[in-house]
Amino acid sequence: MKISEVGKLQCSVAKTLSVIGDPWTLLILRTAFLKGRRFQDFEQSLGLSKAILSDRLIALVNAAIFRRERYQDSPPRYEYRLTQKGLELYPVFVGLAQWGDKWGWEEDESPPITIAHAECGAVNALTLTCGGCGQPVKAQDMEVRAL
Amino acid sequence: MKISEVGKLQCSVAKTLSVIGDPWTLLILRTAFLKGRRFQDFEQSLGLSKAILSDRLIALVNAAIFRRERYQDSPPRYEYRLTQKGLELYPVFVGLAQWGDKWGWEEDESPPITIAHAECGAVNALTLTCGGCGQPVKAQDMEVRAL
DNA sequence: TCGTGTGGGTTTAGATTCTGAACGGTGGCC
DNA sequence: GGCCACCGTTCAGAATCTAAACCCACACGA
Repeated sequence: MKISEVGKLQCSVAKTLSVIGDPWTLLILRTAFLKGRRFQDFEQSLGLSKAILSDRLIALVNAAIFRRERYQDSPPRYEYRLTQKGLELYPVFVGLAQWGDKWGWEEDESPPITIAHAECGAVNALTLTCGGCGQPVKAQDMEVRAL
Repeated sequence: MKISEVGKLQCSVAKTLSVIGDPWTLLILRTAFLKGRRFQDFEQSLGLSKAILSDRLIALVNAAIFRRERYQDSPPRYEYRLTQKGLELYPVFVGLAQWGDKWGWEEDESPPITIAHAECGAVNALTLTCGGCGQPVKAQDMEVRAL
């Protein structure tokens, strides 16, 4: 099977990855969650080639994860903004960021991102919890009931 | 910049993706969280080529996300099990699965995975919450304080 | 009016990676 | 001895990625 065909698998994770599984796509979304909106924002923060960036932005717009919005008329210029569908990828972004915070850095480095809850001010305090009982959850606490 | 060099970016998300950002790697982890452990489990559930699978498993063992463990002596056979470091990718897996549940399926299909909390039995009820105030959190509620 | 800069791309060719199919190797079982 | 299971490796052709060059519309300044 080719990587471009994983969407055919009967699996929600595979469905998601068939849309945003490409590494550059994931990094573009990272920049979007960090408030990047314009072609140049993505290009500069990631250092990827324009051809790839262009290609991925089009794909993300087609997937309705980004909305292409005009921000100036002459010359016409557009920016790429997350739609509701795109914003709902936030937990994935948080998951990637937190794991990187913990495991991605050498001894002498320190992670640069801080994410604060606007409402209460808590910093880097996001956890995955069970909506049933309110307890924080780890992989070992969960049972999977289908493949 | 090449995709293989994204680990150099000063960003936790990029650090994570430099280790597990490849789409097949992410799918291999999916199978691992769904209790897949052996070469064949991964090969059959994903349909990827043996060459890629072999390559990615080695990389994941080198990254200490999998541990290669002997489960039979003759002939010697090994299985790949998530380490603590690997298990802590669970929130990423949940994020991908939940987004796919919501956005990945056509009208006439229905998502197959159910994840239950062993302790209280709640099904597919995982949410990202703020450890400070205990409220569920969306992208719009959060402020980023560095790039 | 000309030269320069900005933002957002497209094109191209060479390097890299993926893919599927074939092959290998150890050992069990009949 | 012959066949199968499991876990890989090797290879050549196909598909992608990458960097650099180019393009275009418009603004601005001299």
